[in-house]
Amino acid sequence: MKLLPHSLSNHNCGCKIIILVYLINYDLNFLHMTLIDTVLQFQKLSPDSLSRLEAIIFKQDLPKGSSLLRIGEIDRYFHFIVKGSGRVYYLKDDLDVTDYIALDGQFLGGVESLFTQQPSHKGIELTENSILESFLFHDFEKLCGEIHEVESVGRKLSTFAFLEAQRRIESIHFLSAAERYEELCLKYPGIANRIPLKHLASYLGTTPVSLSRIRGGNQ
Amino acid sequence: MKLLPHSLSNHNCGCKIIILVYLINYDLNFLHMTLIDTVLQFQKLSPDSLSRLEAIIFKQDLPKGSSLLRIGEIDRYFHFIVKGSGRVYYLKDDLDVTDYIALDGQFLGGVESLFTQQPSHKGIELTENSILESFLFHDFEKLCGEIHEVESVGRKLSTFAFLEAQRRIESIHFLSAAERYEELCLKYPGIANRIPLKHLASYLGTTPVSLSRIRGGNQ
DNA sequence: TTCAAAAATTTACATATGTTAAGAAATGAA
DNA sequence: TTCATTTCTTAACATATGTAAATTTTTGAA
Repeated sequence: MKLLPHSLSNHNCGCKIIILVYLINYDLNFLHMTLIDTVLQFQKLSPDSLSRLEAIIFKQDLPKGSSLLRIGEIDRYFHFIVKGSGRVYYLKDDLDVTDYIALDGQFLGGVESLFTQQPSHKGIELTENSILESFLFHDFEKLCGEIHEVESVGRKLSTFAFLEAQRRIESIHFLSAAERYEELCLKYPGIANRIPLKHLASYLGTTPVSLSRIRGGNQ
Repeated sequence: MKLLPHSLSNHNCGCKIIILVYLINYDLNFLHMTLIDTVLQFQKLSPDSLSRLEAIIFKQDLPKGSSLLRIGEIDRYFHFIVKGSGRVYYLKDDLDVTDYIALDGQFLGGVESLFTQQPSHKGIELTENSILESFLFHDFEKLCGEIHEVESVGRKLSTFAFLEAQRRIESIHFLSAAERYEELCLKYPGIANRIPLKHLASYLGTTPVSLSRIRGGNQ
């Protein structure tokens, strides 16, 4: 089985490579999607709806390790990652389990808690320094009630999220850990260099030891 | 590990038991939820919205084994099971894999195909004689566009479906096959007597042999 | 009721994945 | 840079689950 490279560690011309990576990052700063960009991919919105939506969004620039939600709290904010990454985790028998990983261009929230307004048994933390666009979910729901086309976008986003969850069920269900890792690397190029292996392993439903074996090409 | 009974096969007073089961079924005919009942649990609707919604729903009484969607077709109908059961399946290396099982009171549809209007790589069949309430998804989307509170119900249903999918991910992800079987039996009492083991096994992400071991209490 | 076909169970065996532990590599703070 | 801490890898071993095949049970049509 052929797997994608997951490390730049075996370079022997470090200087050139570092410069190259810097230039790539620099360009990407201007290519990043915003929350509004993403919403507009689902549906066109009137200028009024757009400005009402923009009014509830605020930008955050937070360092790696920041907590967006602590276990036991009720989640009130929904986040969009403009740049960076985060993960949803919980404790199973005192073991840190990664439930979800979100990268640039994806939404991040404690959806069970957010939608039900019950205390969350999950926590959220940033896994890189990140730029977020966040909003109070309550503000969004209020807008949904006031503006039909916002409600419509909301329905489409929920439907899309549901389909994504369905695909993940299929993936967990019927692919081997190795195939899931390969799929993940294809879907999110570079993820293996950004998210610690232990979190990836947990997300993929396997152990660090197994994922390390998979990376090594054994098996 | 204690598991729920899954068979009435070891009775030795068949006649009385058969009569009892008959009476239970008789009563349940009046207790079954309808699609409208279910929708109203999510949100109150005006009489006008209700009648517009009722107008697109039609009832079907179909025998076990009926196909609701064939692999390769584009799904156009969404179904609600008033009484009975069905499953979504697909072929992986010529092997029949059960992707989803729906019982009384649940929705059933080829959601990927329905939402994207692409040919379905999954099929749907009834696993029992069933009473369905069905509608053209296009009719529902049209109503969503015309009536804000229907769109609102649509968003809530999608959100609920997403949360259910999330829960299933957790279940597949972090429970053993035995724990998943126990959970399934608790959530849907009687399911083990209604759906063939091979479909349950596939749904739970395991094999008939393993599930049989689990039922037997070995392991 | 009878009987053939399908489904479920059991057994034996193979294998992937988990567990534990030790060592190597990478990371981040001083 | 140095050094302690964390993370990753590797190895040895245990175990759950899959595969294949034979047997029993159930199902459903005649």
